[in-house]
Amino acid sequence: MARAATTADVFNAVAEPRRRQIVDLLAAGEISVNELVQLLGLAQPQVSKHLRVLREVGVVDVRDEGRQRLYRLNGQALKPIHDWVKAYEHTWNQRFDLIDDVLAELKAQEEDDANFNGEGDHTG
Amino acid sequence: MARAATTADVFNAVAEPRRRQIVDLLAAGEISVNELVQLLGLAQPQVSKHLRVLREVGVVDVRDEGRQRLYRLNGQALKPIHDWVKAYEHTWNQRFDLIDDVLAELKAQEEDDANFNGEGDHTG
DNA sequence: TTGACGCATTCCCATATCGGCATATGATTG
DNA sequence: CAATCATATGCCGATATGGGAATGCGTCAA
Repeated sequence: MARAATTADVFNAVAEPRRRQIVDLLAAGEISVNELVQLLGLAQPQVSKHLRVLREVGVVDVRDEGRQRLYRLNGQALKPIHDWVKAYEHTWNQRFDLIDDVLAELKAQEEDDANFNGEGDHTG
Repeated sequence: MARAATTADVFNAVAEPRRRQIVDLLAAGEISVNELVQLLGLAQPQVSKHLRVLREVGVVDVRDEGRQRLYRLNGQALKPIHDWVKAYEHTWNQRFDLIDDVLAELKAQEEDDANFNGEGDHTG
């Protein structure tokens, strides 16, 4: 068996840098193929091919406008990627450590409250 | 030119479902190759190959323990993926719509201020 | 030392890629 | 209708893939 098709899922579709670039460009709004060709500096057929891949996985939608085709981003299709990496965000994001601290402090306060309703510890 | 190597970057490395599965399994802690073979139900050589790819892009680290090799996750290597998709989180997360509203409101206020400050030209 | 174990590497093969190029399709204009 | 513009598709070649099977190699046990 060979490598999975680029259209197999969003992960494969977006593994290609050019396609991520297209997504980034479409973030600004609807763009025609020709405009993308200009912006990317690629040949028109390659752009159309990349767009086809993105279409097949639902990352972009098309709309016919005369003889142009306006592509637009459908960010929702990227959600599976975000859902997956989000689980590993804590490994580089210090904020999660702070959340841990806050939670620990809250828990300690609860225990204090349970024992004695007195002065609150506010040290860091 | 063919498709970019799986070791070209994290995006390509993680496009393979098996490798994401390995990452998910390693989230629990260090695991030996044999354990991964059991958990994945794959042949040992394929697992070693997948691990090699993940190693080359820095997603996993290895440690020798006798005749075993213990793999561990290095979540930081996944950050580029998160950084990229994060920009599109607002398309499915309602919370960001609220932020959008606030930003739009702020922008409207700024424009009001600009007009008030004496921008003579009035387009529209 | 011999053998068994744990893992990595190598070879083979069917497959799908991406880019270049030519061409087909569809809409607009003359 | 013919010509042109905007886009999509088809074919080509070079390349790397992922799984299967065999093998290499270091480590531990007898």
